[in-house]
Amino acid sequence: MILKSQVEWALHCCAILAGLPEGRYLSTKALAEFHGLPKEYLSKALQSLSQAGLVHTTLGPSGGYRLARTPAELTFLDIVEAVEGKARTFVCNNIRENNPCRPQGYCESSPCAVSRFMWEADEAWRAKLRSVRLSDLTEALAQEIPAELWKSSFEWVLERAG
Amino acid sequence: MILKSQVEWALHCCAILAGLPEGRYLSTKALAEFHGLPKEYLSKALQSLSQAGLVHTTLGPSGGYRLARTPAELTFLDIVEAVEGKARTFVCNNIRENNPCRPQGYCESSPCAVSRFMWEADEAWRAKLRSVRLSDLTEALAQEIPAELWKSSFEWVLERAG
DNA sequence: TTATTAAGGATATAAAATATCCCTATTCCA
DNA sequence: TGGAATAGGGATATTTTATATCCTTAATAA
Ligand code: SF4
Ligand code: SF4
Repeated sequence: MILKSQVEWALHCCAILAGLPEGRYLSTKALAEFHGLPKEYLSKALQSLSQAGLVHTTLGPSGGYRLARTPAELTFLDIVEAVEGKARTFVCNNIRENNPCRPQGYCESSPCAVSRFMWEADEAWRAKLRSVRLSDLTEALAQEIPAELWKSSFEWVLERAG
Repeated sequence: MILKSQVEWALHCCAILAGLPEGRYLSTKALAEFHGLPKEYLSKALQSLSQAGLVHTTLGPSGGYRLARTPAELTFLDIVEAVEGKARTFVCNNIRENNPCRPQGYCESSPCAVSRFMWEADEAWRAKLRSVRLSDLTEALAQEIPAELWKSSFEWVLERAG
């Protein structure tokens, strides 16, 4: 069970978009080039963000993406779920209904304890992701990335932002 | 990102094995029949449990599996990791090294903030799984499964246990 | 001796992730 | 006003993973 790489891409792209000045947009092309990613496929991840309402888009030259909310109002969970989906990571195949001792016509009313415990763990994962804001990420990155690289990256992006 | 169905199978099988009297073994065949699962493939999941040291096995007629520890000493995490592996669910592809502004020869020392936050969430998931013991599961199942079905299932298993 | 079992290697099939291609409508700009 | 650049989305191809089956071997109980 491994998250799609699009999750990482989306998080990095949002981190970049978080540094974009008000009202400006950054294209798929620029984001793909900056991260060294396949443009067409990254585009699918960005479309997921768009469909989830996390980013705004415009068309035409100088078009692209910008965040739909402030970085403090965007959580990791928003981004992860936009790309990976909201489905729980444990799916119940209801194998208990194959129990040969099960009475005819007997119908289980609710998910069994196995799924409940697994879903609690799933929820713990989501709760943690929900507690991390995009602004937390950008603050942490600003701390750990060398000031010069941080600055030149910002300039690189601004040159290409529409 | 969805857990393999073998995870559910392994949890249900362990729940059954937890009810087995001391010193007795239950075969793949019986476990597969009880849960309505493909015997050969379920066997792979049970082999994973065996390799992880969670169950003991014996060969020959009346051979099969029994728990290697008491249900109170076995956690959900033990079982999930035995089947699904211990690898983290977020893998870092180090795309930051594609940053065009990155100085030549510059080498990132440690994983960036993105992976750290994602790994914290992963750890929250594991911590929750670690906190649930197999005995918690059997207690919950004993509560929610009708007494009669619980009893007949136990008898069904005992008839086939070596 | 014979039947039965776990273990594990080899292989086949189905599903999901990854990736590319192409067409459309929109928008900017020369 | 026309051409270039953009997001969106459908179709398709490739690669990887999950699912499933088959077969051989060694151990064991009866
Ligand atoms: S997890 Fe529970 S509800 Fe889901 S299949 Fe297993 S027994 Fe049924
Ligand atoms: S998550 Fe961090 S360490 Fe991993 S690739 Fe992205 S930037 Fe690099």
